[in-house]
Amino acid sequence: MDRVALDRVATIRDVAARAGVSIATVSRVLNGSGNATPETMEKVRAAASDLSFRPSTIGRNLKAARTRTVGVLVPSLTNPVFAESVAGIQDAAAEVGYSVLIASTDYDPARESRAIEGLLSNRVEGLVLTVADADRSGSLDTLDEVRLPYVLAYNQPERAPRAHVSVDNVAASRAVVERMAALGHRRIGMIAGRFRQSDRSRRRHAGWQAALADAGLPPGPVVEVDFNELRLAHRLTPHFEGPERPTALFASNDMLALATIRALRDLGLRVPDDVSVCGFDGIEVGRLMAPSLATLVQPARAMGATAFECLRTGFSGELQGRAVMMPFTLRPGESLGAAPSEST
Amino acid sequence: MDRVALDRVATIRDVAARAGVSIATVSRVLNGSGNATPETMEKVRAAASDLSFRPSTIGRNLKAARTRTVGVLVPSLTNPVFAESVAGIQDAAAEVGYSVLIASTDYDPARESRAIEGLLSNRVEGLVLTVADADRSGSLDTLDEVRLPYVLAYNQPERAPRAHVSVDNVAASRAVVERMAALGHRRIGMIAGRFRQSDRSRRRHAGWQAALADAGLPPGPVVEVDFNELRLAHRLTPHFEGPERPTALFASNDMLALATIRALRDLGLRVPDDVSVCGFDGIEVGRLMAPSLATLVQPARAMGATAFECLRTGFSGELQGRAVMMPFTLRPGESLGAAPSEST
DNA sequence: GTGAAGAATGGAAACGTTTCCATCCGCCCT
DNA sequence: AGGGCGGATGGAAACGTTTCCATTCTTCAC
Repeated sequence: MDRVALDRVATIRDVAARAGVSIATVSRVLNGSGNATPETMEKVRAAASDLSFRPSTIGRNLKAARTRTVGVLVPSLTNPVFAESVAGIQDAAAEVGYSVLIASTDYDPARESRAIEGLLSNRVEGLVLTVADADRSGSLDTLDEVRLPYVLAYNQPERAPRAHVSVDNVAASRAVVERMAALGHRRIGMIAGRFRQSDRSRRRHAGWQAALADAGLPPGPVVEVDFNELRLAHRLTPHFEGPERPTALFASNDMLALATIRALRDLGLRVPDDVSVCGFDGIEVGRLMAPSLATLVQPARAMGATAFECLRTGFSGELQGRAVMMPFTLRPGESLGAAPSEST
Repeated sequence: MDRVALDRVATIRDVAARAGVSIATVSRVLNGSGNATPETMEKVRAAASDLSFRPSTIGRNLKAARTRTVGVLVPSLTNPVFAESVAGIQDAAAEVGYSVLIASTDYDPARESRAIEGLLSNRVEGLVLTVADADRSGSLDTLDEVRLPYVLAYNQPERAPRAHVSVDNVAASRAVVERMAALGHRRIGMIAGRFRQSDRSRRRHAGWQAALADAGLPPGPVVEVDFNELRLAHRLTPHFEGPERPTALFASNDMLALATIRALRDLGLRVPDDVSVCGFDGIEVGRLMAPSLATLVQPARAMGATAFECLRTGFSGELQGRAVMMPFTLRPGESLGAAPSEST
């Protein structure tokens, strides 16, 4: 019977006492560094197991002056595209024994900087993050100041030479518009997140514009909406009154695409018979709904994993300005069909 | 010009040196504990700001022997219902200055226990977690052993008296079936996660069964599927061949419901004209798709927040066996309509 | 003028690890 | 048989905080 029923977590000192050795020996045995007699190893392991000893990450990190932890900052975990990339980061991190500290901002700058402060205090060794606008972000400036390595995910800065992993948003958007044009659409509109607040939205808009110009088509209506605005009917109505209404809409992300389809149906328009819709992101639920969502697929999970990998390998080298372009694919879907015949 | 361009993170000692005071004073000033001359405070604050000093959480936690951190364990971040509850936990935690450490298991027991070990090593003060089966879970046994407080979310243990926050799954399922019966459905099937692996699935199945019995209806077909199985057509085919095919299907969660609708369409059946479908969870995308998804809504975000609150307030008291039942609502949707007339 | 009280501040210990260095011991080689 | 070598182990310092305790100094009452 154990006389000592100490009701606190066992420390290395407790293990050492029980095994009758020094803490140095315990540390060595448990970490497999240094040599030890088989009997010693046995004693130590038995003691550790008896006390269900779990080395404190805190003590370890303090001594080691490194945490083997990276921070992740995303606008929202409830947007599947971010959840997916976080999962990719976690996978890649776990593989090499790294932990992940996750923070979300809900698109709120105040929460963003608080989150960054928190991650910094936790001494993360680097960050993978997605910000609203990579060209003007106080958080990124902070990171530059303290020289903490970071890799942007999804963001594609236009001016600042910041390391990022993304798709070529302009080329990707062009692919969407070209596909629409090939299907006979001539009046192609865009539903986009606020340009002021999103470099992605700007890039995707640029691609849309360029593709239309190349195809000799006039730019259709552009509707800018806020992140959390999911009731879009009243925003679309004005553009669907005349005979010149668009036959296809390109949404700058999938959540927006879903909201758009919903709104079109509320307006009594059929998708894709009256209006086609294509999204951007490639979230999984898009495949499950009816009509299934046509979308430009970014490899979210792989992007997360790649971003982490860049961060890790770049820890020693120079991360500045490096960019990785991920491949994208256009996933066909029932929401994107041929232009209505009466309009050709 | 600063002569000292030390390229490492500033410590309290650096601040003390620069301000010309002791580290004790720095600590007191920055934490607002104890008294200090206005000039001293000014000097300290200036030095801290000059060096962009951020107190190390690691050092702080080690000394304080508490981390103000809770762990969260979910099967998957990419399932919106979990993402949503995690968001709720984060919100509630942030409000009282707690941090959140997130781990996901991907339904893999090995990953689960590794994740728990990790959280334990990080000295979380408690856990909010969702496991496959709360009645037989090695991870939970571990937590009981080390006496670390935890609250289950979504799980509703049948035997073990474990603290949990959930809806009354049986009553909720009954509500779904009763609604279906009221709409004239007589042959009501169920698509469920593996009973072996999920207490939720079992409870929901029990509610389905009980409601059918009460309504004097024969149990329709039950299809058990794996978590990540999203192609269901071949699983449904056998049950839709005879004239006795079900007119309504109750899916034990929303992802399953989406997959079911998809599969039905692949089989050439219309939803809801030929077959109605109702899910369970209340994920947001359900509202956006067409047909919109009828579903039993759990207040995911509030559940997360509540679970955290229980954990926090229970830290001192006794958590054992406490349960909080959250209110549920039945969200109507286009996927659930009246039974086809020819079948009445 | 003396003493006490209290404010301001500093010294030092402690938290749980890892790791450098020193010590001790047994063994092999000559 | 003696010297040296190397393996096993322990002591102690260090990481960055907070906080207890002690010290100094100011101020005020007698």
